[in-house]
Amino acid sequence: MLTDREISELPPEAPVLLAGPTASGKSELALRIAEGTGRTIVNADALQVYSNWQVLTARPDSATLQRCDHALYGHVAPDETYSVGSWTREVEPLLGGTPAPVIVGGTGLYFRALTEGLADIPPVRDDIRQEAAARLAAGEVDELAKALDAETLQRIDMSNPRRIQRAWEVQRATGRGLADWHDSTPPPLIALPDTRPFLLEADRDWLAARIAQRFDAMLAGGVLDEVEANLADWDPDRPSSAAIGAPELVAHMQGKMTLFDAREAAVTATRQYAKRQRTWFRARMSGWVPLTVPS
RNA sequence: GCCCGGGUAGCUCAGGGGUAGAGCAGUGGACUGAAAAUCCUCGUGUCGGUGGUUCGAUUCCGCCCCCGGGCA
Repeated sequence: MLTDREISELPPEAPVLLAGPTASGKSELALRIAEGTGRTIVNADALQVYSNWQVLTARPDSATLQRCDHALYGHVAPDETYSVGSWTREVEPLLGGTPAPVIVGGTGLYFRALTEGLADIPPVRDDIRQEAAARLAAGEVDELAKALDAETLQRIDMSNPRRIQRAWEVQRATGRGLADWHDSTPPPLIALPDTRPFLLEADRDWLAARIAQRFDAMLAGGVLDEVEANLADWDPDRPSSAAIGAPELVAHMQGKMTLFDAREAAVTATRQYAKRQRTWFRARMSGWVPLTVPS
């Protein structure tokens, strides 16, 4: 773990990157760094951007927001579609200036886009996505695949419908293959060597226990009220509804699941998410400075 | 105490004279615009214990233990 001295010695002009699995203590560390150095905390978590979830996504509460500057938290409406592209465009103006921000989150894809670049593909219109989804639901996978170029076909995982859909959407919307777009990816907003990248590495069992404790704390902290407030216009298909625990607690509120089972399912889903995060970090963030927790 | 049902993978359970298999959990992995998403891979465990029948028992029989339910 970082000492106060190490924190004060971080070069002010270098953004601090802080990644790690869910519930590993990223936010607390980010707060320590920001409070000691006057940096702004910038969110790199795909779900903490949504305005309708604060307790459920463990987004900083109003008391915490008073302690230092925060950006990209809870600023997106629940029915809006957010993406790596949106995030990348929003962080760019926050990178300049001294002291540089501390960017914290668990979404590996966002960090990758930041430090390795993101293809400059224009947003796909909603009706195209809906057409793709409809055709996929109708079982027309092969039809969609036929519209793709050979190089793209070779690169995407053909057993993953989401990937096929994305490739098809890009082809359809831009008339250009996904592989081709990827090949002309512009340079990243910032290169890893120009940052101070830290990766929290949590003991598996320790983290599992923390995940369960955190969910219980959420229950005690009013998640059910938060879920209830979302019940009236609940739509499982929108991105904000993918927050772990949301479908489970909604099912409970609708009388389709006991609270015990909902808790169990949410905690399990969180553990599985943490595992996916570890896989990503292991494979792609070997150049980051590891911080072992608990220390 | 008697009568039924059951004790098989971490959990729920299927199977059946030639040492066993699914779902879930878990593991490893992939992933450039839904990423808290999406997708792929991996299944040996004294088949409750102990005697017996048998070439061979987890599977059949006896006894014992444990868990349900019923009758006293």
